[in-house]
Amino acid sequence: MTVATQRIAAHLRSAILGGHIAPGERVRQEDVAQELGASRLPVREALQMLAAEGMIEHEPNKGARVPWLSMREVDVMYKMREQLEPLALSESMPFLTPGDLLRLEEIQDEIEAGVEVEQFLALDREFHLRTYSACGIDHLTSTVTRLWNSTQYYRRAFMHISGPSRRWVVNAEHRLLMDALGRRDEIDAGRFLAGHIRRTRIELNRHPEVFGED
Amino acid sequence: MTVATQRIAAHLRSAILGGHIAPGERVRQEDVAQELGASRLPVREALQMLAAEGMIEHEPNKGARVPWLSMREVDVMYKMREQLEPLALSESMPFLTPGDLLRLEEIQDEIEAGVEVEQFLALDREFHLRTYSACGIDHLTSTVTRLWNSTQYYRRAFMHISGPSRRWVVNAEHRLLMDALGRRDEIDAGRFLAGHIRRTRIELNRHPEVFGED
DNA sequence: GCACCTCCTATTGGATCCAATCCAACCTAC
DNA sequence: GTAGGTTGGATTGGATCCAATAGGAGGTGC
Repeated sequence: MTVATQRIAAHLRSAILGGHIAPGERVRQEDVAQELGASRLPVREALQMLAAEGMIEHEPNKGARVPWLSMREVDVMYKMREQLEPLALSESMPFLTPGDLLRLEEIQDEIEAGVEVEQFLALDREFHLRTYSACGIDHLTSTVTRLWNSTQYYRRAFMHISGPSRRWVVNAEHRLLMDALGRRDEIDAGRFLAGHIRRTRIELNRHPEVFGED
Repeated sequence: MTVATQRIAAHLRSAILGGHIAPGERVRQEDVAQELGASRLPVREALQMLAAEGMIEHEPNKGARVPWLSMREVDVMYKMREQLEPLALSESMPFLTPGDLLRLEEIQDEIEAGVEVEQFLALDREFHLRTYSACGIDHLTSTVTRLWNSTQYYRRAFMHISGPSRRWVVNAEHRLLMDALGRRDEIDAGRFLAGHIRRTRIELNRHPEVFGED
């Protein structure tokens, strides 16, 4: 199965991450199959994968749709990130190469050059996930990636309503983190990262309108 | 898809958890289909789900097999549990009913009555997962469940080689945890739980033979 | 006019069939 | 005797077909 299935799953993932499929929206097998020039079978398998990843939910005989998340759900998912990402970072840090750090620098430079929301989301995501990727533990990186994937929609909504000061804070925190990484200071890096996530979570809680809960 | 697929996925999960399919062992679609009286199609979808859960791995054109985990992988997965389960407990605690606590008591009584390894594994698993189930956050409970599922084989091997003193320690720690839960003492409960997991992890690291790494 | 029931269509779920790939055994050439 | 190529069986991957279910449109009775 895998070759076509993986391709389709990747396509659907990026369509959801890119906001082309919004929460609540239904995903019909036939549509996806035609769009990608495949039969419904590998589409069904891809949907099964995404369901296991939490990116879509599947009701018997009613099909697949992107799930809505409540504010509490997202809040707890940020708490999970706050617990897991410092661990991922400390497991990854010993294996980060100077080349990796250089790449982080490039990404951050690009962010600070001033980009639109959509590209900011992609770059911010790449920045963080890249710092974890060297850890080599699949269960860990995939769990963290899942948390990023499932909350992307709400992160986007948040970026759209928050002003430029939000960006400045993020940039400063990224620089602090990179500095600690360069010094190989595991303690500082973990502290900055946890604080970065925690502050974002608290900020999010001030905006229930992101979740349609005002 | 869902009705048959879920049934088959559940069957495969319990077969792996029960040790009837060991790491490295191949899972052929046809065999499973015949055993459960279904066609290969829902089996393929179930395998796709389990692959996304990390319980099997899938190589294109070569089929599915239960993956081996290295000692480091399991070590990091225990570190993940150490971070996540106290969170799950604190999110769940406000919603735990007296009936839930009573059920925990029953499970622990049964464990202490003296059970075989296989039943101990099942009861221990139910004990802990039940303390989290009230939190109502799917992403959290399913992540924790995944970590338990994927490490079950190694937990079994460990229980087989460790003596009865190991059981006494676990029992004492469970009682401490239950006591804290009864007092609604979130701090103590989290502390006991984290320590429980951490000590188990350290103990595991003393037995590389569990992973075929001596 | 409103509620309920029936039928019809759109969509998903499952089975069978055929093609592509892999792996191992065997055969040939040197 | 060994290395390398070749062929055949086993298994997975993909497409098409048919069955089952959901949900809405339309009709009928009161």
